[in-house]
Amino acid sequence: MTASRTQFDWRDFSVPALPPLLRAAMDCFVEHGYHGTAIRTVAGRAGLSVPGLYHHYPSKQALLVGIAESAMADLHARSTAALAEAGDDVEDRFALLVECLVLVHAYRWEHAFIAASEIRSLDAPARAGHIAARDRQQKLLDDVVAEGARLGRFGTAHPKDASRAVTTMCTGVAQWYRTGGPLSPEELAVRYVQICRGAVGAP
Amino acid sequence: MTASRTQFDWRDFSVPALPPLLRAAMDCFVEHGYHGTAIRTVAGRAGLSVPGLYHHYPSKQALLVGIAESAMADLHARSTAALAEAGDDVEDRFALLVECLVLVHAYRWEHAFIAASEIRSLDAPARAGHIAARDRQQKLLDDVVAEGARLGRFGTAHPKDASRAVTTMCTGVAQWYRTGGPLSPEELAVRYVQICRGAVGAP
Amino acid sequence: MTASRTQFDWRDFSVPALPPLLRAAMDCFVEHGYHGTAIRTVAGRAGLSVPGLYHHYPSKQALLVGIAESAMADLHARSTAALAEAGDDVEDRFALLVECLVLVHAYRWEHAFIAASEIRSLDAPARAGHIAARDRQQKLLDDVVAEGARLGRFGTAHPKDASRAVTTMCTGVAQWYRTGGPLSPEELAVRYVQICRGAVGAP
Amino acid sequence: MTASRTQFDWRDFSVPALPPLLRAAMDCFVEHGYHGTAIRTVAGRAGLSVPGLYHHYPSKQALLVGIAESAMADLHARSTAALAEAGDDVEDRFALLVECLVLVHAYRWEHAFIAASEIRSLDAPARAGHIAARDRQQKLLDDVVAEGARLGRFGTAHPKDASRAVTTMCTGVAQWYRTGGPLSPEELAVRYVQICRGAVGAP
DNA sequence: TATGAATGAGTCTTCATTCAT
DNA sequence: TATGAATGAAGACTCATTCAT
Repeated sequence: MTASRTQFDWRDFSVPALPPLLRAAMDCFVEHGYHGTAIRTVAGRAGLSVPGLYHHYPSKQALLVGIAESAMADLHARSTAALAEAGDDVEDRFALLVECLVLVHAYRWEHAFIAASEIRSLDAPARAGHIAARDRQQKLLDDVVAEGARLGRFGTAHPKDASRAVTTMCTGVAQWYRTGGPLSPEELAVRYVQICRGAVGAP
Repeated sequence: MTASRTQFDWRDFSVPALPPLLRAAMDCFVEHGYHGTAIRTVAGRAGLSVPGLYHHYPSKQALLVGIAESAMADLHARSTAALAEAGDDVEDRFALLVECLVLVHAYRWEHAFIAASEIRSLDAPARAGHIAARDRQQKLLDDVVAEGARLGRFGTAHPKDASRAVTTMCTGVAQWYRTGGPLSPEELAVRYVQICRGAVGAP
Repeated sequence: MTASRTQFDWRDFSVPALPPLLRAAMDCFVEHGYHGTAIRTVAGRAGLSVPGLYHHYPSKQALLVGIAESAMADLHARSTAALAEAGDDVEDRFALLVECLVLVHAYRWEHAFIAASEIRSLDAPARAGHIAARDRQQKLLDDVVAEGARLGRFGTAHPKDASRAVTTMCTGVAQWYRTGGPLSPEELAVRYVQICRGAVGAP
Repeated sequence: MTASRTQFDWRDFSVPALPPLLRAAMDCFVEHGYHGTAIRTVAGRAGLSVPGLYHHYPSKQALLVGIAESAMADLHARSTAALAEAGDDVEDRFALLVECLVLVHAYRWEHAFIAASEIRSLDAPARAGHIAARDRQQKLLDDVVAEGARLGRFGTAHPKDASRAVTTMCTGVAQWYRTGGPLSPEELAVRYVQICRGAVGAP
């Protein structure tokens, strides 16, 4: 299993994140929102007829659920892989987790945008699952910051707040970063590690 | 006129931010999104019939524009008032501006939520105006951080990135903070000033 | 009474045909049709508020009825005046009636346009009255042409058809004639008398 | 190709002029006018649901345009076929063209009624096309009458006016002629040829 | 699988009309 | 009289979804 774990590179975004149909749906949702998107538009963008689309997904809601779950699963898988690579040192764990968050939100900003703005459009059970996944994700960073504070490596007096601030800072990347700007996602990640270390009071 | 200027307290959120009809519309938009909200629902929540609503606002879009413009105007007015109170010291200016951002996004989180998630639902001219207002707002913080870096008061090597990180951190408050939690907006602001100072490398 | 009769000049179109409010309504109806016109538009064009309009006329339908009745009454009054002036000679009667029809439909083309295209928008009783008035009007010409045929002055073998053809020819003027063209209504009337004489087989 | 040309009989009105949906729309427009007709009514009369109708025509306007264009195209095709049959003699050309006009406006009076009363309801581009078609149609008769006058076969001093009078006379048939009356369209056409010959001063 | 055709429910918006002031 | 505000009913049109072929 070490093998299979090693083969998953959390810094690699060359693989397509979504099957074409979900990709088409995501693009539409990003552009016009879930309720502002007609299923006909999604079908057209994916090169399918409307009943052809329904052959693959049973409802419009299912498309949104598919996107949201995939986004959270990918983020979580990369985050745990980053932590695994980091080993035990708390500063390393913090740095690689921030790096991972920035990379994901720069490379996959559409996923994050949907996850942030269309949770309300998920029906009740899917929304519950999504929130659980989000909390689980938040806990990864909370634990690192809390340990850093406990060990005296991070100077922050309020590790929980600092952790949340770091999270919103990194997820916020999805709101403004677009590929083609002056900085690559990797360069941006380097700078954000620095900034986030400051936010938690790392030396 | 100095008098009237003095009377505007940027820390005071006791005045209602919106007329009742826009308030009703904003609540609906927050809950279901712009496209997910029926004008009938807005009218009902405002205690009006549908044509009664149209007597006051000519379209659903006008409601959204009204909310977005009011949100940006209020934020900008408070921000400039905070800077005016801060005087010339760059650390004071930074601190008060962050305090202002946090207070606004904690007290008026719905406005910020709409402004962040429904820009795409604004029609072209309104969207252009909104983006201009957002850039103008961002520049207030950019200038402060840039000056702090130039003076050597902030240690950050990348003031522009740090400034943007601080902004997203503060606007991100609107995504998770809700009144009734353990911290008051004012207490949260104190902690965020600390965190943000760290992010820009203030001592 | 001869006096009052003499004072009414059926060739005089300098007097306004309608009070301002009906005039405004007629302009709207001509432009967009009865159902295509909003009462608010009529009120605005007449310089009144909506309830102000309702103070003068109890309904939109009443405006249409007012226009239609006025149009038919004016046409009939002018037609009988023309016949009275013509005296007993059947060719004179024919000529002056055609002249009258052309003048009315050239000067008051809007009235005729409404009368022709919006009868269907009249409610049942008003429509019945309108049709009666139209038949009464048609009979004026029918009688003249029939007499001319009986006397052998008009060569037509089918006086009823010829009469109807002459009527539609003259009322058709309202569909294409507009003031400001190369011919004055009076000049046009001269030519139409010639043409219509040919149609009924006058020498 | 001569064959296919011969096979088009401009005197034959047994073929349905419009597909069922346009037919239903035309009936409604004739009865209540364009703005007075609800799309629901059209759909109901055609035996369709409202979205079913929209599956075939993209808008209410498209129905009107379809009717108007079909009417003008049919009239023009029949008119040119009539002229082709008439050959070179100007009196024959006049007679057959008048016959054609009367037949069309007696058999297809609804089309003509719509074309005359709802031009204003066409949107700008469709209206322009309609007016161009109408002018082209008018020119067919203008040319015949002008040539007759030039050759001295028609005595009229004002061929243009006479031509227009003849046109309105024939199109006017659509306003009053209804099948089931005492005269068949063909009988009426015979009489109108006579009347119209008189109008242009033919012997 | 894929699609043209269909639909019940719902969208935003406008209408003629009324009434308190 | 005049008006700002209000409304029930209806307008054109679109939606997510289904089904026969």
